[in-house]
Order: sequence, then C-alpha cells, then structure tokens
Amino acid sequence: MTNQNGTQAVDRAARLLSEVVHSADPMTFTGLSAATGLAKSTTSRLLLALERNGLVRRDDHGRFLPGEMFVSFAWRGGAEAGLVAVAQPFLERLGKATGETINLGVASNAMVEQIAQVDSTYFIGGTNWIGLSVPLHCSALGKVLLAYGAAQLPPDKLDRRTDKTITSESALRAELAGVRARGYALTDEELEPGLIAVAAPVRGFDGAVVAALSVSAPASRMTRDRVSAAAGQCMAEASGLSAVLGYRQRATRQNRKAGAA
Amino acid sequence: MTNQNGTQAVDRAARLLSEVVHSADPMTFTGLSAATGLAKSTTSRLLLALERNGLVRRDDHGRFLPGEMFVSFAWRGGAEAGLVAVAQPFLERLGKATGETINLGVASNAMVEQIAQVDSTYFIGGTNWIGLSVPLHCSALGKVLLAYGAAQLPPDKLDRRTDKTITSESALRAELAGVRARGYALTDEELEPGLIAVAAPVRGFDGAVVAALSVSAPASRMTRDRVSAAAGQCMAEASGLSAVLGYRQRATRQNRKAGAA
DNA sequence: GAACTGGGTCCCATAAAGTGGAACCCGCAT
DNA sequence: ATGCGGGTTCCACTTTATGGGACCCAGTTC
Repeated sequence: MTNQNGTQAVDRAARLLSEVVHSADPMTFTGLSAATGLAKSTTSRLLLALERNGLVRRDDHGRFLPGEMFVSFAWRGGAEAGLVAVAQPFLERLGKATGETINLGVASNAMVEQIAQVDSTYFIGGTNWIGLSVPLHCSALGKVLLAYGAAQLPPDKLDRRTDKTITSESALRAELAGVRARGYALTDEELEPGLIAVAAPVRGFDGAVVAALSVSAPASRMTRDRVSAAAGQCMAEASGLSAVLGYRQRATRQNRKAGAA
Repeated sequence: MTNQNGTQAVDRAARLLSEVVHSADPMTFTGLSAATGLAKSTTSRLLLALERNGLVRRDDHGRFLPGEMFVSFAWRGGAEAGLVAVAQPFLERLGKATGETINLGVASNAMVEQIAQVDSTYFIGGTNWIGLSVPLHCSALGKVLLAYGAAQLPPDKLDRRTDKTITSESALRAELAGVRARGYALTDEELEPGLIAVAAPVRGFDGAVVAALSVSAPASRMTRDRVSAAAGQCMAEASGLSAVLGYRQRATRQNRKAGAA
C-alpha cells in the first residue's frame, strides 16, 4: 500500500476532499478522520490546508462542505461541459463488456443529441454519431428520455422511418409505459432497418433523468438473449453514472442482497 | 517563504488546482509550471497525483481541466447552495468598508429574496432580512434585477409603499434605464421612509445577472456624497463576486476559443 | 461552579516523503 | 535522421510531513 510516487500528503488530502464532496451531507472532523483512517493531527493539518486554499469550508457547526473552488466551478457552467468526461469511463466499460457501439444522449429541442460515443470493436456498425441528432420516438435513447419526462414530443406527426416505426401516439404511450416498467428501452429496426439498440436512463442528484445511455448493434449480432444481457449491462453502467452525478437510489426497488448501511 | 504549517505539498497542489479551475481555458503543463513557479518534476508529480484522484483530467491535447470531482459536485446542484458561502467574504468586506447593512438578493417569483446579509456596525438599522422578500420596483436590489432582466414585473399595479415610490410603469422604465446607465440602482425612501439603499448587479459566467448586492442605511447617515461612495464600493465588490462566478469583463480583446481540433 | 468529556489544534523529535537537477523518452517537425 | 519542446522518471539530498501526546475550549453533568 505504500505509495511509491512520493505524493502521500496530496493523496491523503485528496481522499479527505473526496469524502467531503461525495458525501451526501456535511462531514464532521471525526467522521473524516475515521473515514480516511488518518491521525487526528494529520487530518487537522490537511483540512486546514484545504480550507486555506478554498477547497473546503466549514459550516456554522464546524462541519465540512466543498469550498469556494467547487462552487465557483459549478457557477461557470462547468457541469454540462464535464458530463461527457465523467461519463467516458462508463461508456468504455460498457463498450468493452458488449463489444458494441455505445452512445450517451441528451434531449435537445425535441430530438436526441448524442454527446459521447465508444465505438464497436467490430468492423460493421461503426460510424461516428457524435453531434448527430435522432428522433425521439424511434430511438432507444429517445424512448428513455420520453419515458422519464426528460423530453417532450413535438406536436408534429410521428415520422415513419421504417415499417416497424411506431407512429401512433397511443402505441407510443404504451411503449413508454413498458420502458418505465422494464427500466430500459428497446428499438428494434424502428429507426433504421437492421439496427437494434437498448438504452437506460441516467439520473441526476434529484432523481430526474438527465441523459440516456445506449448500446447499438446490427440485428445480426443482437439476438433475443443478447438484448437482455446488453440491457442489463447498460442499466448497470447507467446507474453507476447516476451515482457519480449524486443520485442515490431508494431501497424500494429490487432489493440488493448486501445492504450497505 | 517557508510554510510554517507543514503542508507545502498540499498547498502547492492546491495552487495548481486553483489555476486549472479558475483559468478561463484549459491550462497546459508548461503554463501551470510557469504560473506556479514549480519545478517541472514537481509539477508533474503533483498533477499526476491530482489526476489520479479525480481532481483534474486531461483533454485530448494533454491540457488540464477540472476533474470528475468538480463535475460531480456541479451536477449535484451544489451551485445554489454555495452562492451564499462564496459571496460571504464580499459582503463582509463591503460591510466593513461602509459600516452599513449589506444584502445579497435574487429574484424569486416576482419578488426579491434576500439570501445573505451582513449587519450594520451601527445600532440603528440592524434587523435581519434574510429570507424576507421585498417588492421589485421599490427596492435597490429589485431595480437591479429588473434593469438587467433577471426578474420580470408581475402584471399587477405597482404597489405604493411611500409617497416617493415609483408607481408609474413608464417612470419605472426610465428609472431602470438610468440604472443600466449608472451601473447601480438607488432607492431613496421608496420602500420605507428613512431608508436609502444602493445595489449593483452580480453576473454569472455568461454575463447574465444572477443576483444583486446592496448597501442599506438610514437616510440620516446616507448623504448624497456617501451614496456615490457606497455605490462605488458596492459595484466593486459585486464585480469581484462576478469574477469568482466566472464572469470575465469584456473590453479586452478576447479571442473566442474554438472547439477542439 | 468544579469536574468531566469529546472535538479539535499545537508541539516536537523522528524519519519518511518530497524535492529538483539532470537524464531520458516520445512524438513531431524539419 | 536530426533536432526540439513538452513531459516523465531517477536518485541523492534534506526539507517537510508525521503522529503521539499535551493542550485548549465549549458544552454537560453532577
């Protein structure tokens, strides 16, 4: 465990900082000391240094909160710019797991804008879709955004892209209910013949869906059972990303076996 | 210059981090090394440590950007919560300089909500207004928010609070134009007899006015010339706060940053 | 109000961790 | 193939971080 890099103090300070920033509510001095396993004196010195530098501040009860530097960054609109970067590792993991093309999309005036991508490891299936917008009603990303209220359909008629495209409002409504029930969306040659994709919601700190994560593959590779496997992996990564964005799942869903206090 | 605290490494790392976060566009390695005056090797080691801990990341050109921890914080909605904290030092400086009551206000459904305050050093003038909402058209804070489009008047008639209150829409429009021209707003016994206040705009990173900063005093103390002195100090602190929120005054040649590539 | 308690900072001898100059590596331009 | 600037790694040197304990302060308890 000894750090051969020669940055013990900085690493420790960063760990403290991480505790402070990622914790749901303000950390106390002793809490931090315990969480990081650092000696009281060391904890004190490091926290003092962090405070001096605007990285943490203390509330009126002496508990620690993220400091001026974080707030300043947030106000500069760094959030949007950073989403892609934060998401990248999740996309990559998902890409590695499935071997298929991964996309992250957000709602942008009644379309889905793809803001990040990891390419398929296969030859077939690999164009770059970043910056491209696709319709809401026939893409997996779009269905997720619609299903969870992150996007609204324009009043126009639903565009028919293939003979499988859902073009009736009521059918779409039913489909979206299904998405919410399953927790993921599927588009099966509804956007383009031969293209199948699944997508799962990414939530922000308040539970609102802010983006969607998808796995796209040619129908030839995406068999029935692989769809559900991909969907599972997709949901897992999406919820990991949600966690980084501050979303804390409630325990009311499928109970996990290991109950983290 | 030796640090008496025993936190050299952390302080240096924090300085690097500060450069990265507060800089308008991505810093290069050499830029950081130069800006902080640290040896190349030290800079490298510290940046590596920061990167390892998610405090900075590198873009595709190897330049440094704020890392996952900052983005994560921003997505949790830490911004609003932190505004008060970030503003506090500015309010305090202004309070010390003027000796009067200082307030920070934001627009909140057609009123001004005071979200932070520093009390007058005098006995007279000192109630706590935090949480209190005041009308837009007859408070200095409100005039600023109106003048710069951070708030809109409700369709109702303008409430008459004193005999000096501006109650005609056209007179108010003229007043707001004056506010924009001077850069600060004045309310002279328009909200309450004997109460004079000046206020200046606080801008976010994109130049939009997000809040207003005011100095309030009894008319007995706030003579003509003291009004302009207070206004000057108020504008100075407001623009300091704006700077922390990422607002950069134009008027200097600023080359717009092109996207990557 | 004296004695206790628990959170937090300060002190100081010790040695571990950080430092920076120089060597080195890599990609790029020439 | 040669040079160059940005960046990382090495390593001997010593400055700087470490943590145990003293200490301090503000609440509680008796």
